[in-house]
Amino acid sequence: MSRQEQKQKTRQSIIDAAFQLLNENRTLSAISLREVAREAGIAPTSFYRHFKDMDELGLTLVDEAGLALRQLMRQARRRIASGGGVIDTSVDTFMEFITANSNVFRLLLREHTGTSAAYRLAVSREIQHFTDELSDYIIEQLKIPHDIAVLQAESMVRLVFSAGADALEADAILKAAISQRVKKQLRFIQLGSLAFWQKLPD
Amino acid sequence: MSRQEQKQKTRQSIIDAAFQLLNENRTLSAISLREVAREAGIAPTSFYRHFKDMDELGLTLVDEAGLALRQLMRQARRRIASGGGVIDTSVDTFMEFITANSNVFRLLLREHTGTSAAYRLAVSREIQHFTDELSDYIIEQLKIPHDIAVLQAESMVRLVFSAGADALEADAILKAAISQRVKKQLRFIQLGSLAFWQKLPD
DNA sequence: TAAATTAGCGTACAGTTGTAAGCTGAGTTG
DNA sequence: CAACTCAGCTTACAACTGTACGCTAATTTA
Repeated sequence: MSRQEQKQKTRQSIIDAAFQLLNENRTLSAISLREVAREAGIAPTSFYRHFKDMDELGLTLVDEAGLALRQLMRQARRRIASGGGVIDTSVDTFMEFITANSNVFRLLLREHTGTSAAYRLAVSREIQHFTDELSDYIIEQLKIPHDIAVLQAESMVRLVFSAGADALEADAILKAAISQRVKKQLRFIQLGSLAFWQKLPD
Repeated sequence: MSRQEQKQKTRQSIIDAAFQLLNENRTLSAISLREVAREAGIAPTSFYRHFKDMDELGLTLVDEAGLALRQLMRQARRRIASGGGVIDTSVDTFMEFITANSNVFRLLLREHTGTSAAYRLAVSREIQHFTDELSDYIIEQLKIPHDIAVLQAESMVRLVFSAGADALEADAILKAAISQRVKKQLRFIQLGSLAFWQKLPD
């Protein structure tokens, strides 16, 4: 195995170790360099060959999580294009995501309100992407004026993320109930923004 | 000063110290017993005369925060009763609250998605109170059926808390913008649930 | 007033932390 | 093949952690 390959592999095992530790009830700021090293099977000081800091590792994890989110969006769009209601499909896709990648979503959720301003900003940026894409979609599909669409998209994303937080630790049955509830709530918003627009035509 | 009075006073200064430390960017789980003791001006071991644990202190703080939230609700109701739009008044009151008691709201926000299941549950319970009271109000004032009112209330609270998170670190100008935005979004929901109900009359 | 209670303190200890310093051995390069 | 690079290791240290133990002094109780 080449030197670079080996290094890349170790780096990945550090990242995996960190996600593993996040799986139990921990924050990024609450896991220590030594723990990560232990979990990754390397000496504590070897950590520095890959990351300057725990902070640098943390930002890497947030980036990876953001990547996963964007893949999620792409998947949702694909599914919608091939038939199915927008709201139903989006919520189902989202719920599947947080079930299959619970530690990724947990990371985003925790660090969104977490201790480090840098992490908070990074997560906010990822969520903003999400909102932007949704509002583009709404403008295009529903022909709703830009400013209203933006408000609609933002509130929808907020609701879905908030519901996702509740769903994160729930079993399948509770998750289904949460899905159903949030779908209805999203319809309120859709109906409402439509009514708002029609009452005040531009 | 009586012994009990003195003890109560020290206990309060421990609580104050903890809130003080939360003011900087810390989680409950990230502040140490010794730090709290230092900030409170007592010896580390004296802490145990008042709390079994840092966990016990943490739950106390969450309880205090919940108390403050309930006072907030009462204040909002009073203001609404004495005239003013429900949505405008509620949002304004909420924003004033998180401005004046930013560390209290920060605590709730962080521990809601935080590390400790006990804290998460405690915060969720407080938010549930909030939602329940709002849905009672909606049922009573707007004559909307119970199940729809519950969904409406839940989504409104979620939106307001989520907007509050963004407002927490914002300056006055940004805060005003966030307020205005969330007010419009709440109107979407109100209009939408009304439309939903009228489309499907019971 | 004598005895009992107890809030707060000082000392102590074992465990964990981040990271500095320097070594080794294997892959890379000329 | 010889020189170089560098991922990972071991050792070391000072800082900090939670908490056990026992003392003191002041209030409370009998």
